[in-house]
Amino acid sequence: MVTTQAESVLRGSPYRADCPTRHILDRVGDRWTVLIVGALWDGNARFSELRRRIEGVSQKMLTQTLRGLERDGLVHRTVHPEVPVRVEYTLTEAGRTLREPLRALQEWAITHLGDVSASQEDYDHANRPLSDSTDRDK
Amino acid sequence: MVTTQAESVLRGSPYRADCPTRHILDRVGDRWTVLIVGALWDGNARFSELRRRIEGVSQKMLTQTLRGLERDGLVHRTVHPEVPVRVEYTLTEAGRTLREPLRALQEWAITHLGDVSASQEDYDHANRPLSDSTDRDK
DNA sequence: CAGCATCCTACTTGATACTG
DNA sequence: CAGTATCAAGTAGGATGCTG
Repeated sequence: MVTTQAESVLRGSPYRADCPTRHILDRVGDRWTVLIVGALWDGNARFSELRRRIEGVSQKMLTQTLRGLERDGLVHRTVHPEVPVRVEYTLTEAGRTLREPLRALQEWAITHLGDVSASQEDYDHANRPLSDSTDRDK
Repeated sequence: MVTTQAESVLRGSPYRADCPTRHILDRVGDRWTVLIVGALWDGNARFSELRRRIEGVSQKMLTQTLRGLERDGLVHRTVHPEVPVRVEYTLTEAGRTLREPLRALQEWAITHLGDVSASQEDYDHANRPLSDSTDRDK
């Protein structure tokens, strides 16, 4: 704990277990975070709207992730006290700045999807799983 | 399973549960992946070297993540059959292209760390956890 | 509608022991 | 040194039922 935190924050510090950037990466790395930011890309959306847009997200995870994003100041939550409650979510200023790096990442993913899949097949083919000695293709 | 995969790969598809970009995001979002790529930033490293650089990673997780990265074609593994075996890891061409988006992300994290922490404190202060009515600061 | 609380499973991770 | 194998434990996440 004698490490120079101030300096360590600026460079390769995430290797230190206590580095706070890890928390950020955890949040960003979260599957739903990325998708939610994407779903709020161009404007606001209500809860049920997000739920519909993001296929496969459970109500629990959506709520949970949104709360986390709100806590981190990346998403703003507005409650309209109407008869059936209406809640709208928007990206905050900070949240909008996150779109860029995430977009870059997604773009990378799309670009390299093919290569990765191909590599995986090669790998799986080379390192035969647990099949018996007969060389049958799966 | 009647969805048009080909098309869905090209745009906002990650919202579809079956979209393969999710797998990529899972990999990228992985805590250790980011750190390993960072550790291999400028050159190669041996197993034990990585283990030392990346504080907090268990031998199992390191192996596992490296295997995953190798399978995805992002990291290359070279075994030197010397007396005490020596294994070196390097980023592949594809792996190197990943550095940029990851660097952007890390930069974002560093830049916004303060804001996020501040926001978290505000949030936690506003939404008092489960303390009793007395307003004692924890 | 939007969300909270509870239960319960399944995957992830760590610790430990052993090997080429 | 660089792993593999195994087991125990923690946690994320889904399903369900209830509420302002």
